Amino acid sequence: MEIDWNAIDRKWQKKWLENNDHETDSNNKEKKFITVAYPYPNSPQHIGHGRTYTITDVHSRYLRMKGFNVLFPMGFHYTGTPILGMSKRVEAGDTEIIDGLKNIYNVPDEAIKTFVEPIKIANYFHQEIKEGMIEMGYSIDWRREFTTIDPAYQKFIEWQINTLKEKNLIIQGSHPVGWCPKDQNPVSQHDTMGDVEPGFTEYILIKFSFDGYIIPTATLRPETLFGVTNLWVNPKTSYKKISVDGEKWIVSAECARKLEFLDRKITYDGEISGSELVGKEITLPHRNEKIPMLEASFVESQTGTGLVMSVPAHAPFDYQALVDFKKNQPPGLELQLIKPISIIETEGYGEIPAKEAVEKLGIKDQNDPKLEEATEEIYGKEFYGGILKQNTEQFAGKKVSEAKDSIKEWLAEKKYSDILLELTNSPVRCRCGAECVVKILTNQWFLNYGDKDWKEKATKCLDGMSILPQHIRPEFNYVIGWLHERACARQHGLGTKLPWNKEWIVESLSDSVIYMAYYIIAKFVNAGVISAEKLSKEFFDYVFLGIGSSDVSGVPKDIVEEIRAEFSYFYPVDSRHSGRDLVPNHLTFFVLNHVAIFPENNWPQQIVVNGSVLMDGKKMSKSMGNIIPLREAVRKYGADPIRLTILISAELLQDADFNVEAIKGIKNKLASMYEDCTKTKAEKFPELEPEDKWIHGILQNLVLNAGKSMDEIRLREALHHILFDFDSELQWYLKRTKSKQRTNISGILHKILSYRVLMLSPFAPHIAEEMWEKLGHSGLVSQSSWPSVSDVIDPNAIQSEELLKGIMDDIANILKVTKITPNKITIYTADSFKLKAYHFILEKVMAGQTNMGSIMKELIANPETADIKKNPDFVQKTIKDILSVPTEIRKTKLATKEFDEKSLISKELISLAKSDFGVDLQVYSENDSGIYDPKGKARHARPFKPAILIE
RNA sequence: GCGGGAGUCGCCCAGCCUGGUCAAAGGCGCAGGGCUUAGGACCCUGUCUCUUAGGAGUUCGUGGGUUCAAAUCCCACCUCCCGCACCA
Repeated sequence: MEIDWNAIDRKWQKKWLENNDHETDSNNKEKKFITVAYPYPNSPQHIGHGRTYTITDVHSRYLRMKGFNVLFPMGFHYTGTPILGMSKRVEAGDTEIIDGLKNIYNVPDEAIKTFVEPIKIANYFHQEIKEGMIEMGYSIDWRREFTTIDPAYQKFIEWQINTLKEKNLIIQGSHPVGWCPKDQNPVSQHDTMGDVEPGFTEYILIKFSFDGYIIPTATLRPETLFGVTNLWVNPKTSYKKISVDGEKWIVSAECARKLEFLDRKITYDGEISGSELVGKEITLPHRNEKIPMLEASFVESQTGTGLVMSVPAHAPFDYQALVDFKKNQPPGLELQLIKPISIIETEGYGEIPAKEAVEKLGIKDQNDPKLEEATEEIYGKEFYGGILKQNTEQFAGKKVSEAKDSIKEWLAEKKYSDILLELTNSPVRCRCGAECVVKILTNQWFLNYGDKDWKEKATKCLDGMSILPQHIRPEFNYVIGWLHERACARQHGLGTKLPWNKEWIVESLSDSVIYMAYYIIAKFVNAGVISAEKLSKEFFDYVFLGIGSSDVSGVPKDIVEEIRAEFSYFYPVDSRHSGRDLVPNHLTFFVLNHVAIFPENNWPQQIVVNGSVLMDGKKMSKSMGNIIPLREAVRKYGADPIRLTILISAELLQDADFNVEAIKGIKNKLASMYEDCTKTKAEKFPELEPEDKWIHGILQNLVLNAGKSMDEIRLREALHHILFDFDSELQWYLKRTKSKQRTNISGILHKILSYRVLMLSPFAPHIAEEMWEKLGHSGLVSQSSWPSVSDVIDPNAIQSEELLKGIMDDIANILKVTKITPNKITIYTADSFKLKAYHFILEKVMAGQTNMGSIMKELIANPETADIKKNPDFVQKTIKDILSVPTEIRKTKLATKEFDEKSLISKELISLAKSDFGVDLQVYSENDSGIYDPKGKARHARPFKPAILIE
């Protein structure tokens, strides 16, 4: 059947709109406040974004059907720098970005022209995204929409940030960042050429003294100071004499420049060439001992300070340089006597690990690239497995991994060392072309996420929350653990200014943490009830925290009370949805900021995290050209098929795979269900036959299982229940009724179908409405109740059908193996003493007793079942039978002692056998007189496993 | 390195917490049949190996262990994925 998906989408979206179906105000019903991370409008939404929002929508729709008053609002996050960067690139005529906008996102030329203004980009994609959300059928209350640069929102953020500052959770300090010296701006991944993240490490500078100067050398292994034998100098480098905060240093020119950005006061006093330094002696910082400076070509002026401290026993570079050096020296000279000093004992290595590594890898000279590998090996092994030797003074006997920090502290305390921050992946170039550096930003504002009390409170909140899926929970705990000060303001981009320092703008991950509360305000602002300038500290304090009174200047008291009431009704947030990439930042900040600002009764209740979407098994990316904008997909396939395809391919946290085949499958499934709806009429129920009772039981189970899955947002599983799991059961039912030539089941089928449509409706809201209408129901399915389980499931009905199915399977099996064409089938049911034995064994098994020998003994001891000894195989097989049956069914079997197999089979199985195998079937109990049993099969009969003879 | 997660019958992916419903669901693919002018869609049957009586054998990353019983619990190992910050 051809279905015009787009027409159906529009039809029902219009109906919902006419009914104001998704507008939610406070009322006397129980509420659920469902939120999802709002989008950043720098591109249209693609299928991947669609997943998070679709899950949230399904969640909201489900809860509505469960009878809750559900609020599902949406806002738009304009704050941030990427839009600014985009705008700059468009202005510069960057073809890469312009082509992308045109070809992937189909943005018209006229619109692109306006993109030189950042706000135009945000506005354009804002509308684009919103349209897409409407077209996807999201049940959003649009009256509460806002952007983060609305004046009223900015008032809200000012209040938030002021409140945090009052609580001393915002502090000032310095912080290293990747920095473009030309733009005078921090750089992050999307500001650099090739999108590289500027990474940096902290080197320890060990300060050696020389002739009134300090010669610092950079190292990542301060503990090796005890094994220093000399310094390495590159004779070809011209070094600078500089003064650093009053101290006189000798370093390379590159190093001097790096120091300038690290908030050090530098003046240049002169130069000294490397060759001049070679051969001179310097003094160790920690004891009065002199070592020489020697020449080495591997020393690079751009790395560290341009001078290297040599630890030949433990650093392969140093070891090899020493070997090279000695080759060029006349024998017998004093310098030939320099010997590596071993200071670390490591299992698997001897006195001089560096030597072993160098020799193992066959390294030829100090310019051999394999030295990197050797260094990595030794560093790793010594760090994790090494123990410091006696010659390391107070640190002797400690593990390297443990001693390192205390050595660092000791060096700093004694002023033997300093710090140098350096890019690890240099050169990093800014998009403007300039080479980036590490800069220490001073006077930076931080949220003090390192605060112990704050962490404790957040952990408490988290412990009380539902986190779905559960196994992501440890990740939240981990993040709270390692979080420390986090910059909360930057100098560029759209956003709200810091109230106390207007040069700074509140950073985008800090102005998006408690905005769910603002949805309450937004409705009143949008309706013109209250305006931005009236939103004072007193107002927010009262509305959100209940502090002060409703006497707020400029706002009528009853309005303030109304807003406060609505806030009190909807808060706390019942569920927050987002993609998993926001776990280590937004979602955790969301918890932290809530516990900082709101009282415990308004702490969030739940977080639901989902994975991303792949296209044909591959990651979506611009370069692959496999990004499908959501709206394009909706036009092509319809909203519901997309919603289902995204949801059905993976459980919450897994990556979902989106592909055309999958959509096709879903479309077909929905189409055939739709067709059924057009054909099935509501009729009166007949008197219920066994299979009717059975299918009702199955339906109850379906509702139960689907509901359980929905409650845990296991949407994939729920969809499977609703769409597929029921099919094989329904098939059996149809087979049964058909073989009995029944014509009175339409009413039952109609009920089943109605239930399935109800449960489908949160997932595929449009087609479900259409199906609902076709089934002849009045009203909207989206406003109906989720089906409830009321009927008691008849255990006898379940058992009967299981038995019939089992026999049919057995017959089919025998026919398959023997390949005979049946003429006549005879069934033999077990004798009553076997049933008694069966129940005895069942009880034993249920009590955990499965030992064959003791069961046997007890059976023989009982005269009622003593006959069992003629047939010892029976016990063995029966135990197996029982174990291969679900615990649920075991219980029902235990509950129903009387079960007349023979009459059931003769009533119900004959017609089935006739229609399936085309033969007549006769039934005997194994002890019947006049039994027809030419092959002696009857004695093999077991309860629920009758013997079969096929001729 | 730290932290989190995963390895299942051609593919995707359930099951594992709470051992026996497990030769292991479902979807896709493939094979046969039905329907159809044909194709598509849809429906049925089959899809580890062996088997002329409903059975048996070998499987759930690898190797051990616990148990009457292990995909499921314990230990060790191998492989893969993700996050580690000033960025939405």
